Amino acid sequence: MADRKDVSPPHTRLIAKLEAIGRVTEAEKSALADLPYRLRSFPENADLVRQGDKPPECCLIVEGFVCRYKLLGEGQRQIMSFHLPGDIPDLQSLHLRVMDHSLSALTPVTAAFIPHEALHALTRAFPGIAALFWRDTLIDAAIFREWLAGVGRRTAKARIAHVICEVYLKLRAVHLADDGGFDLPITQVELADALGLSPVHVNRVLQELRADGLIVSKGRFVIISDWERLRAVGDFDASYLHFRSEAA
Amino acid sequence: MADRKDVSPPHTRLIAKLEAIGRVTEAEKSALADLPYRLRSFPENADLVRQGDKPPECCLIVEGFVCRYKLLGEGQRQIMSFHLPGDIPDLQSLHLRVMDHSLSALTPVTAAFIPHEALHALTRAFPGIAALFWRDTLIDAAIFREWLAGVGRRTAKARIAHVICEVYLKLRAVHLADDGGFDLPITQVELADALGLSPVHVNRVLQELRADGLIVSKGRFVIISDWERLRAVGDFDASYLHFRSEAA
DNA sequence: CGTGTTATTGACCAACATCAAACTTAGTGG
DNA sequence: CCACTAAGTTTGATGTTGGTCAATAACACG
Repeated sequence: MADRKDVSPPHTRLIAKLEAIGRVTEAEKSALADLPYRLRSFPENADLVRQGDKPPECCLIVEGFVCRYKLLGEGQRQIMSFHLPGDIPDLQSLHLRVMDHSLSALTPVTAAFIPHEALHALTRAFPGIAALFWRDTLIDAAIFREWLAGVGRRTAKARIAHVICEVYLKLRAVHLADDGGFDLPITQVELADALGLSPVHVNRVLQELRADGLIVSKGRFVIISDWERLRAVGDFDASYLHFRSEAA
Repeated sequence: MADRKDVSPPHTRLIAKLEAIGRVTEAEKSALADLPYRLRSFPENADLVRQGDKPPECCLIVEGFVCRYKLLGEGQRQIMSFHLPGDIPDLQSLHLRVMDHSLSALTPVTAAFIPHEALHALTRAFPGIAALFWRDTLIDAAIFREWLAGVGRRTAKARIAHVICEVYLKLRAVHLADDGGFDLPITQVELADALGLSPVHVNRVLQELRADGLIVSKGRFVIISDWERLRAVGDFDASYLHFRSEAA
């Protein structure tokens, strides 16, 4: 788990993430490394950015888990995505001034805040990076679509299996998981808010998945014991993640 | 309705749409007008682009209604958005080579297919247009998020009211609707597939909305008789559409 | 006038929600 | 090292929204 302190600079995971979705030249890498930033820490449950804000900067997650959510009229919450180190979940604020949702820390989080001007200058100087950033936001959109399909049409069991597959692959892409299992710091309540279910039902379905021998989980630590079957149950096909290897 | 043939050139509604979400200079307008294209017609229900395709061009809808959908494992369909004249629903294919969903004609459709090279050249020459295009895909993503929230957490009644509000505003933005009502060429089956409901239930809820005096509908023609209450029932707040007037 | 699509109805059912309580677990401070 | 606490998980009983199935009615179109 994370007992070893992560001392790598903010941009290393960003580069790993960008390399998972496209090609990055050496010149681009050093430009990314030169980006100015301001580090900030957030305790669990704090908002990094809030619906209605007009942020002058984007946040690059350096450590910890973040979720994107919306509060609805009846006081309910819908979580719309999970983000991990290397992600810039509010990259969209470069072109959409007002946030239409909030970002919240699922664990203690360290984030590097990068001024919009710096990012605009970077994209102007490196069209390749602009294209990659655009591509990244397009992949986010593809993930929203997949979640929409899940919440709209898949059973509770499929939805849960599906999201486990997805997070696992995203973690692998930034070298935060391997076949030995991984740390999934998402409570059942949060899973419920992400999947449009009640926490009670999430709990029951999780037990089914364990009973079926698809996953083993102990606290926040999860092992996928039967990838193929989990994938089948979740109706999971990774192509919507548009990883370089699969998308080509 | 559409008994009057629409003779305006393909780019006029595109410009109207872009102006709804941002500013467009005269130079940019004429560059948009100069874009090469190839017109194609599709009958109701035909796919314009299909999941798995690697299209070399983007399609600008000139006339008719289009939906974006995915087929899931169990043979179910999830519709993920509706598109109307002026939209380029597969703009994302500029940076995501493989389509992860399909586009289908809800009515007979005319679309202008514009080669990727031409669009890339345009965005290179006019960074303002590149930004607008990016912004447009970001707004699409915002709409996916809103739908996700709806399907995840809102009641059937709220979802239906919500989508009627949304389509109405989008139609108004391209001057295809006014307070006198509008043509909504979406069957109840399609609504059901968009909202994650069964057609039977959509029918019943629609009747409730009519009984409550929120809408009047006769065939495909819809009149919103009480915007304020419809909006309240649908928990609708237009800010996620990021129209220029509201987003500022 | 048929004929196919879409809308509507009714009877019945299942997946998942809600409520409320108990149980675990991981921290925290004495 | 052991209470003590708060967060998260698990369980059981019961309720409801919305699904399924199947038949009928309205249209729209040639």
